Amino acid sequence: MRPTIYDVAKESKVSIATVSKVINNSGNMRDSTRQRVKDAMKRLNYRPSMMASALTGKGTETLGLLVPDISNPFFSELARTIEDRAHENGMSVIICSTDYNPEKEAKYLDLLQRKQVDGFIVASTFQDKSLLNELKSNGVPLVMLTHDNVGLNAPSVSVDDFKGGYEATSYLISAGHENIVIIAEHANSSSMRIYGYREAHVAHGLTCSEENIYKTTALVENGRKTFLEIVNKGQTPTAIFACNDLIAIGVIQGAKEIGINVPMQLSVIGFDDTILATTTVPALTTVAQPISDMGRKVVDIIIAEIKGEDLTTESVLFPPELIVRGTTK
Amino acid sequence: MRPTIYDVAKESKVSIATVSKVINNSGNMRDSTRQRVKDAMKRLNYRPSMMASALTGKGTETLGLLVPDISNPFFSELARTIEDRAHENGMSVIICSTDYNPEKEAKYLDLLQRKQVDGFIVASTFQDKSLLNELKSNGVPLVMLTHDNVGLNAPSVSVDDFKGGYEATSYLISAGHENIVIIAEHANSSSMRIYGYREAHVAHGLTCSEENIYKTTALVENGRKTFLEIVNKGQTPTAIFACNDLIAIGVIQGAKEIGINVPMQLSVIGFDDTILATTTVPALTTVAQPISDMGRKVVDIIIAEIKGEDLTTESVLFPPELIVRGTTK
DNA sequence: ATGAAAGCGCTAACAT
DNA sequence: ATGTTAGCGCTTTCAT
Repeated sequence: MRPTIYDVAKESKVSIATVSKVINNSGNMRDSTRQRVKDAMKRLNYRPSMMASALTGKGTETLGLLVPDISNPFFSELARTIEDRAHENGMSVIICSTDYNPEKEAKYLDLLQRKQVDGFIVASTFQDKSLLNELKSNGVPLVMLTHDNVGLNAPSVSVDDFKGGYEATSYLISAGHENIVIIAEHANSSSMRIYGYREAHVAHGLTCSEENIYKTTALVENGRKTFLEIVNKGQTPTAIFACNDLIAIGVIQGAKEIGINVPMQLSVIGFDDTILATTTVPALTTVAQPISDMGRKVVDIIIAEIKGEDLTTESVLFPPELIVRGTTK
Repeated sequence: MRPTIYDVAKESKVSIATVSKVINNSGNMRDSTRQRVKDAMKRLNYRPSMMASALTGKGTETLGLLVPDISNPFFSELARTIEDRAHENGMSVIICSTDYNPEKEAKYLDLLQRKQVDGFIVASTFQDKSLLNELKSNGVPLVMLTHDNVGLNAPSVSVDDFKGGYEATSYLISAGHENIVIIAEHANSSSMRIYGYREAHVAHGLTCSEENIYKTTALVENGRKTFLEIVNKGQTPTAIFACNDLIAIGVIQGAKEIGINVPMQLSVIGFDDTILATTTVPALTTVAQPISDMGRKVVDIIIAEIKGEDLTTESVLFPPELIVRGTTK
C-alpha cells in the first residue's frame, strides 16, 4: 500500500494534524519538528493524495479543456500553451475532443463535473448553450475560448475575427482582386470573419455577392473539395480567403491538381497561422492568431475566477495579424 | 452546494446504501425503489463525486499520458486516438508535455501519481528509467509508447523502427542513391532507425560512413539548420532520410533556400506520416506509423493491466509503411 | 507547539 | 429488500 498521512505521522512521531501542516506549509511548529516530518515523508516516499484533499473542500487542481479536436494543430498548439500556463499555476488539464458533436459536448461536460474540475475552458462552439449556463449557475468557473457569447454570460477570450476577416479581404482587394471567394466554417467565429469580409468590400466600394460565400468544416479534404466545386460551377475567383489554414491548404492542393498556379493565378489566404502555414511551399499567407497570448490569458482568467478574484464578465479580443507569405500576389 | 448522496437518499426516502446501489447499478431492490431513486437524482441534478468514490478504492478512471510535446502533430494525433479509446472504456486522460526535460518528466510523474491516475502511458523517452521502475514496483500500471525498454520491465507498443529505417534506406538505394545522409533525433527510437539505415547499406553492399549520420531534435528549424550545415561542410548527399516529418520539412525548406530542387537534385524521406506530410508541395515521401492502431493498442493494454487481466510484459511492434509521394526520385 | 476529533461524499461489508 | 456503519486519506477547528 502506498503510505498515508498516518504512516508519516507514526514514522515521525507526531499527529496527522502536524503532518498535514507540513504538507501545506502552514501552522506553527518547531523547525526541528517540521524537518523531522519532512525526513519521514522522504524516507517513506510519501505523496499526499489529492483525492483525499479534494474531498475536504480543496479543489482538484484540474482544469477541463473542451476543444473540437486536439489533433487539429490550432487546438493542439493552443492546448500546449494552456497546459504550460496551467502548470505554472499548479493545475493540470484534462482535454476532451468534442468533434462539434452535441452529445459529446454534453457527455464531457457532465463527466468533468463529476471529476470536479475546478473550472472549464471551452474552445468549442457549443450547440447547447443552456448546458453552459447551467454550469455557471452551479457556480462552476467557465471561460470561453471563442467569442460566441450570444445568450451566454461568461468571460471569453478570442481573436478579433471581424478584424481578421476585414484585413485579409482588404489586403486582397488592395492587391487588385475583385472576385474573392470566402470559404468559411460552420462555426460562429466564421460569421464574424464573413462580416469582416463584407465590410472590406463595402469600404472599398465593391459589392460582394452571396454566391461567393461557401461553408464547410475544417478539414484539408473539405477545402480541396469545396475549391473543386467552385471551379466546376464555373466561378473563377482570383483569390480565396479560407477561414482556417486547413481549408486553405486543401484549396492549394485542389488548385495544383487542376493545374492552377498559386499564387500566379490564384491567391490564397488562410487563418490561424498554425505550423501548417509554414510547411507548405510556398508558405501560406495567413491571418495569425496570437495563440500563446490567448492561451495564457484564458488560463489567467479562469484561475482568477477559481480564486474568486474576478467576477466580471470580461471579454478579451486579441488583434489578428496578417502574415504575408508566398500564396498571395 | 451540489447535492450529495445524502440529499438523494432523503429525497427518495431510502438510505445512502440504496442510493449507492443504484449509482453503481448493483445490489437487489424493488424496481419501484430503483426508479424512485433515479427520479430523485434527476430532480436534484445529482452527479456522484468521483473524488469520493476514488477515495474508497475505486479508481480515478483517469489515465496519465506523458508526451514530449502535445503541439507536435505526431503526438497530438496519437493523443487523439488515445483519448477516444480511453473514453470508450470510461476513462479520461490528462496529458503532460515533458519537452524531453528530465525535471518535467519527474515532476509530472509525481504529480499524476498524487492525482492517483489509474495508469500511465509514456510516449516520452525517459532519461531517468529508475523513476519508471519505481512506478512499476509501486504497482502502478505503465505502458511505454516507444520501444525503449532497456532496463525497464514494462509492456510497450511501438512501430518497428529498425524496419522503418531499413525500408526507407533500401528504397533510396534501390533508386540509385549512394550518398545518403540520415538526420536522426537524440531519441532512442532513432538509434533503431539508424541501425536499419546501416543494415540497408550492408544488404546492398554499400558502406555507410559515420559522417553521414547527424542528430538533432524534432523541430522544423533544426532540420533546416542541419541541412544547411551539411551543405556548408561540402557534403553533397543526393538523398536525406530524416527521422521525422518535422525535420524532413526543415530540410526541404533549407534546400529551397539555397536553390536545390527537391526531388530532382535531392530526395527526402520523412518518418511518421503526420498531417504535415500531406501538406507540403510536393507531398512528403515518408515512413508511416500506424498511429491509430498504436493508440488503440496502447489503451487496450493499459486497461487490461488496470483490470489486472494482463500481467505479461508484452512488447508490440507495428509494421511501418513506406509511403512514396513527391519528394523522392 | 502539538494533538483529538469531526467531517468531506462515497463504498462495501454486515445486519435486519 | 433495505439500512447501519466503518472506513478511505485528508483538512480544519478547537483543545491542551
